[in-house]
Amino acid sequence: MTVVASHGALVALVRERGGLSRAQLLEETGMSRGTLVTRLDALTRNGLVYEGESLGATGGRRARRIRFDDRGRVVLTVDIGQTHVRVSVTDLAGTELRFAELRCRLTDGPDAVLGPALDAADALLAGGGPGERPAGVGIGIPAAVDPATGMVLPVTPLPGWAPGVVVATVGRRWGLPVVVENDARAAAVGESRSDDETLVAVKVATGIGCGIVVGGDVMRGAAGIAGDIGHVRVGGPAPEPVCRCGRHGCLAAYSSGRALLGRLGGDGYRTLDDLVAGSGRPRVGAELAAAADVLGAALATTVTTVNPHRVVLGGVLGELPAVVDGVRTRILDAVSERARPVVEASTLGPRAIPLGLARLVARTVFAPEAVDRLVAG
Amino acid sequence: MTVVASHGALVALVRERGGLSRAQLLEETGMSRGTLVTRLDALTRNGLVYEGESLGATGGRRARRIRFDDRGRVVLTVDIGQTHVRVSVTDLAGTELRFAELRCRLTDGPDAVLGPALDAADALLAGGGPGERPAGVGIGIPAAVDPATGMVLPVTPLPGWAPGVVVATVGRRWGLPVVVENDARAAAVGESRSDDETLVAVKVATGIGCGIVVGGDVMRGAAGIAGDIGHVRVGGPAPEPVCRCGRHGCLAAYSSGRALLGRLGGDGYRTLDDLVAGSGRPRVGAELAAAADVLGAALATTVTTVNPHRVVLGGVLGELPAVVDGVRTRILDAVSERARPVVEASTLGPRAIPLGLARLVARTVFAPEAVDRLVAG
DNA sequence: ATCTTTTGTTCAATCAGTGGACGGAAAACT
DNA sequence: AGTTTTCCGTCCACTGATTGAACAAAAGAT
Repeated sequence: MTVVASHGALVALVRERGGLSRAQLLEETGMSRGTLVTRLDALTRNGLVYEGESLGATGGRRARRIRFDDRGRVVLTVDIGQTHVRVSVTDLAGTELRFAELRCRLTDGPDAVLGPALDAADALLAGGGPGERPAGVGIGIPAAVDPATGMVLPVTPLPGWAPGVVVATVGRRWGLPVVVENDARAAAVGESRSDDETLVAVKVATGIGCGIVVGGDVMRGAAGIAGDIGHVRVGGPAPEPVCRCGRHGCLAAYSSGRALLGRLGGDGYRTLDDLVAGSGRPRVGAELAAAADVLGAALATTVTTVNPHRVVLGGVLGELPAVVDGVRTRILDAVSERARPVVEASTLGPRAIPLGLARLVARTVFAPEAVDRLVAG
Repeated sequence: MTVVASHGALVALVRERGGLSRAQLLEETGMSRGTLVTRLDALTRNGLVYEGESLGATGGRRARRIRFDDRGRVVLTVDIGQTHVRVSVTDLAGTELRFAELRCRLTDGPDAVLGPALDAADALLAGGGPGERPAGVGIGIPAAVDPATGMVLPVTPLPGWAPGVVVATVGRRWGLPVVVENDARAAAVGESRSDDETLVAVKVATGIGCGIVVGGDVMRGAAGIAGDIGHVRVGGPAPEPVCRCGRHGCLAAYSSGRALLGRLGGDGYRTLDDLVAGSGRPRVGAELAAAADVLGAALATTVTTVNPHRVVLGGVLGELPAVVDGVRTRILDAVSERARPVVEASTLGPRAIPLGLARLVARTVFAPEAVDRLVAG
């Protein structure tokens, strides 16, 4: 018998089980009929549950399913990258409904990025039918994010992005709940398949990002940079390359797309897409293999440390079979038998971030305490 | 205003704040006087709180402090090692009151180890005054432990230790709550100084153990072996040594006490104490420095992955200044500036395990839900 | 001796929830 | 078509926890 002490807990039960009849709810929670009716009434008035379809025949009157009311519920997600912003409207499960992309540079500051992005978001929201009810906004941003306040911390390479400016700007716009999260972590949440899964999600593109999910929650660490493995010094082949961060021998200096382009630039490879297109050539293939090997060696220690069920590789380069195979081989070789995770390419690609953001927003907005506040106030 | 919805929450408040007057509790919780009196009455009857000393003068009747009743409360801790068992009676804060140690081999099986250990524990408990009230038993064991059931999983090198045998045997003996935890993890909990601290605790003795604490909780991972870094293959100096686990190049094959003894055995070093005593000699010093360097390189990735506030080094070898300095140097060199942790030797030494076990027991026994059950039943 | 503050007690009122009982609704069964 | 079965909403008396407020006692300050 599940303990259901409040409206919020009842919503959680209905959400988890995907809808139960009133009779089943009575059975399951042990509460009295009157209480259940009162509560369902309050939840229905607040648009949180509704009476769905009839259930199968059992010899008498058919039971009707009580469902979590996700009809028309959408989440607005804003995926801020280094050179572009992707704005989506998704349903509560994170499936993209409508989509827009703009090009702009993160380094131009919050006004230059957020202004056009939020205008595009407004247009996207206006494109929805009249029954659409936005539940909240999720923002992914390549910077350290303070868990408590949702503020963007002043990170080294982000001048102009003052702490809290994102929440303030976005919160003012629609008056909706706002969740801000680091992009790699949002992607990791998106890749995770259950709250019991321990997951390491690595993105290899221009740079190297990584998010770790334990028990449904993202790891943050003392300074909010848990998982940022791009700048560990690794024992890669000599000579140690100089990294963009000013230090030597960083993982990113061996294995990031930027590093690969630096080494292959003489051969006319200018963009990551060039690398992907040329990944069959011996020269590029060899560099990719070397990059995967160094990355795998570093990830082996990460894997031993957090003992994940899965390691998911994303990003244009991370998803290449050659990279996935190289990383997998290295990890499985270096890690003790019992610690071996599944190592695989992301099947979500860029959809991982909006999916993760939608989950984070839904988790916040429909958390038991939030539901209790909504029903009470 | 703290939300205090139950007896358990009230106890938690009193515990956290270290004792408040009734007037302060009324102010703090907002509950009515009658309710507070009723609840304190029930808690006093159950021996959970008591009326302590008078507080400072404020011009009228002096307030009296309501304190969590830890008078006479003790925890029995059993620290099972490879070659010995340490049994302690501690107070709730984990300070050792009485102590006994026996020599026995873990590999001789549960009967040979637990029988004498529990007899010794009985003697220790009998040595306490009549007012002593044991709250629970904490067991530390060098094996993987299932978080949910507290059972010892069938680990490779522990024949005879069937799952659940520890909980069953100990539970039968005194009818007290039993908590079982991996020894390295118990030590990590003992070393942690606050629930907000993210901590990596490494023990270097015969083998290499490691526990990671995030937000007061121990990391477990998919197979329950998060932090077990002894058997990652690391890029140490060639040729790769063969490890006891049958693989090549494991961290333990480079940096464990067993590995060092293997390399220095020809020079007459037989025990870890011999190594400690000879750590000033050039030959031993060089081996220790090399071991620390390899360990530090591996820990650098661990540190970057979990981003801890502190790395604590324990164990007879881990606490040596030469090792601490070597590991610190390597970590600080390899890790990005913002990720740098404090790296220091354990000041608790072997007391970390009983301290951590006592905390785990106290946390379980005096958890709000447990208190509610106690008061209700 | 008087004032101030803390603490204990009592009591009516409130409120959420319980446990039935009853009856209507809707479908299955005969 | 009528009967049976199951589901669902409503009503109601009752319980138990909690509140709010008033009053009194306790204990030290002034």
